[in-house]
Amino acid sequence: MTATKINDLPTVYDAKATEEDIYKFWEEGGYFKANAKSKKPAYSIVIPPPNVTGVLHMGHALDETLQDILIRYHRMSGYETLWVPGTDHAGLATQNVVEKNLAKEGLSRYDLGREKFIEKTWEWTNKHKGAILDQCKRLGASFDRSRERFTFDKGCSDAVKEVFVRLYEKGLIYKGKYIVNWCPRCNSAISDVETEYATEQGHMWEISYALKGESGAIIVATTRPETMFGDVAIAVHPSDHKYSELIGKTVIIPLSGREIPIIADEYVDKNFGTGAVKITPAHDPNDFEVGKRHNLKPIWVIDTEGKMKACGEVPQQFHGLDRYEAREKIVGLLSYENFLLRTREHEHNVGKCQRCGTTIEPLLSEQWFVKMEPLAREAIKAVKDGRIKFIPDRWEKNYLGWMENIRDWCISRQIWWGHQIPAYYHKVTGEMVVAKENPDPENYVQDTDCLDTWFSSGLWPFSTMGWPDTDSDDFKKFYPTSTLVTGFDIIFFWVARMITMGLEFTGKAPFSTVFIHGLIRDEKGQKMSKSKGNTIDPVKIIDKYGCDALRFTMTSLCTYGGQDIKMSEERFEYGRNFANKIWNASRFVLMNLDGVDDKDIDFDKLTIADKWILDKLNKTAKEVNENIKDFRIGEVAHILYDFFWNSYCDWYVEIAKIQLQDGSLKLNTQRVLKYVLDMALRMLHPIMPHITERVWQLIPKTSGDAIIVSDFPVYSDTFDFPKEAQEMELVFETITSLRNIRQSFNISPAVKCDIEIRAALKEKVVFEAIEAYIKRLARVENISYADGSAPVPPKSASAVVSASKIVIPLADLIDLDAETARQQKKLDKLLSEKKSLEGRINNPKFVANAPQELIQQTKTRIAEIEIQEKNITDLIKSLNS
RNA sequence: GGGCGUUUAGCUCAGUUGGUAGAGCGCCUCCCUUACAAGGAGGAUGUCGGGAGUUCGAGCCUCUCAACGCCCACCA
Repeated sequence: MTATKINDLPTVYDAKATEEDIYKFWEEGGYFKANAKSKKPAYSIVIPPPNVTGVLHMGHALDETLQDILIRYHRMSGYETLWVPGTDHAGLATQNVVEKNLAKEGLSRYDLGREKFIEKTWEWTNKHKGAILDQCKRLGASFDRSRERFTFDKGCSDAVKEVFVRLYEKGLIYKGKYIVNWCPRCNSAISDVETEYATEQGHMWEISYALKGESGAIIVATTRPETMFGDVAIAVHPSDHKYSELIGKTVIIPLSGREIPIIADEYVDKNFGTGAVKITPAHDPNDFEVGKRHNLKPIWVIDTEGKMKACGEVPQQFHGLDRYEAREKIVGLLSYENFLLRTREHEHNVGKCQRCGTTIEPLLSEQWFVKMEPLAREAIKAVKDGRIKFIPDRWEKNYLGWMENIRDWCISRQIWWGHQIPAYYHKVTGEMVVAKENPDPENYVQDTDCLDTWFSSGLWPFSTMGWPDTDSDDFKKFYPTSTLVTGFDIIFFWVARMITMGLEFTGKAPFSTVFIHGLIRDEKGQKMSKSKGNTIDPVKIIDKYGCDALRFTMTSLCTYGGQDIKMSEERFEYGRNFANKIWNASRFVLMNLDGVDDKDIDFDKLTIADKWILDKLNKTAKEVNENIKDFRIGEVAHILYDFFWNSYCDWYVEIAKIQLQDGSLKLNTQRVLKYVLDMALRMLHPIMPHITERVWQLIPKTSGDAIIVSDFPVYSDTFDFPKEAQEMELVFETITSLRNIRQSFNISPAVKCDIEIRAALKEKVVFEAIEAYIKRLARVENISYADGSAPVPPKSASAVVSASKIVIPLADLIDLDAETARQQKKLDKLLSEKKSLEGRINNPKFVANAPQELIQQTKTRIAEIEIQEKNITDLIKSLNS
């Protein structure tokens, strides 16, 4: 970094002018590169690969920031860290984008043909692949770009084929005809988790099916009359007395004339609708099951585009009509011909395609599935036995609930962009071979379907590490990964699949912790989406407020419970103001470091204020480490904000101004100022990387070449000064009281006044020790003391002001009795806790049965209490002496 | 139908084993005190959703009611 004159630094932190240079400095310095041969313990994260079609949004910004914080923290804490970046080929999403572009030229993918289309899509992909990761650089992401991966690159493709073939050979992948969720717009099957349900106001039509050969009819309630031509039976409940005589009889489908039986099946709810259900196995999952039980052959009446089929069962006038248009016409005709008995308003849930919102058509078709139950067993165990931990743990229940009721995963998609299914069919015999490569391209053709995008992302933690080559350096060093950071919205899509696949193919859980954070919402709590126009562009925020401001604000809003975050632009002022505070406090310290050396702090020369700030810093380091390890990242932000602003800036720096003027204290004060700044910056670095690096480079005589690889501060008992820390709190209380009194008497801050403290003379000594601080920080010229035997008036208004002299009863400055009482109470509480802990530890039953860890904890706590006990006792003594 | 979450200061929200309620913003008063007005000093503000219980003591634990939100299931 270039040397900079401290006095030339701007008084307002200029994020824009800083961040790019700093990022370049890290990148060129190779600080992000992981070394697989390192002897240090490994800490690794794989990025949830954003879609190549994606544009960076607030959700990414949060997710990437949290990962970067963990990576940077561990990098500074002695780990060999690897953060793998990459993108997802996003099958359908990408295909849709490219198709849209083609449509502008008046072309469809069918005009190009499969091969050309894929070529085009690769072209598009290669052009856009880096974009979103480049945007992540603006976030300060310290990922190892040399290891960037793509879910459709050679390595991932090889892994996909390997996994598919192995699962097939194990009987865990099968092909079959089942009802799937079909999106008529995407023209593809989608999986259960890709189907979202929305409540819609619809109708329930009651239709009369006439009995064959006798008078009478059975009345059936349906929401989907257009499927009636696919009916293969009418079902009633076996114990339904209304219909018991009709079971086994035949009815005639209105408008079509086809004959179908009345059957009995437990599936029917006697109390819903009319108690009689039409059975359409080709277009309803429940009906499909009923049909199977009764050996009824399904009849397709709606095609893959959602149009009525031109088949014998469907009356000609409906052929080719869209399903909704057909519904309307059929209802009209039923009504006209008196088959329609009743129409009711009916609210029901309708499945929608997660990607395009089109209403799903349940369709019987031939698809590939993964048999999940055997895979889920281990995935459940891994979470139950603690190999994988969810943070917050309530997501564990959510995950287990889903896993325990797992259904087979439909993995085939009728699209072109994606991993083509490695199954090959003999051109003549149709014989199928599942293999990594085509056994004989002359005679075999590959299955035309592609795999669900999540199939390849499910392998991400190990496909990025070189698997199936389990001997690769990265795999050996960095797999399994450490933490997975993501939003709860993709637990089923992605997290669950990674866990099952990871366990099945590597025998290990792909990560030990799943850190789930909330979703970013707009200020009204609504989901951000482009169509609603309520998005906030993180890049714009970075331009305006700075990356560190964005990161700090977001981080501070993360709660341990992982609540969703309501976001509005003004909130980033919080982080920006803090960055500015860091900048200016640093500037002040740097400007006052002339003549400082690289020696350690001289403990013999520490003032009470020095000891207080060092004690506070030390405690802060302890809390920060604990909270990061517990994933209480928001708490870390708050602790650091409070320490830096309220302790370091508001009190210590102000006190240092006094000490710097004292020749005998100057050098050591400089050392303390420098040391505390240095350590504070290090602790802030994971959250606010740029500004901390920038300032750190300006600190004279620091060892090490960059804060990014400096050691993260840890607690050390050599910096414990509990007595001084307590006493200093009295100083603050005194000064605050004085300021309060001054203001209540309208004494201008410009006026320095004298004060006379009336108190018992024995307390004089307490104040004499801190006179310098009081004089400066409460703007006092002289302090004198008078005996407290003078009448003690009531609080606050009791100070007497005359000729800029304030006479104040001590009780107004600081209530020593109350302080004593407070400390006594604290002490009592500690003692009672100690008593109960000792009772526990002295109980032989407890010692025999409790886990070793708990016993150790109890002992440690008792020791802790004893130390505090001593401190408080000392303090009470000094208060009363 | 099942599960989860939320309800605390005007607003947005923290509050880790129960021990005298906190932050940021906003508001009021004063201040350009030579790091910072994106700042400094001082101040006001809450029967912690309602009710009941356990406890010496409950924002926190138990029960119950209410409102809002989310997830899963999917009765045609």
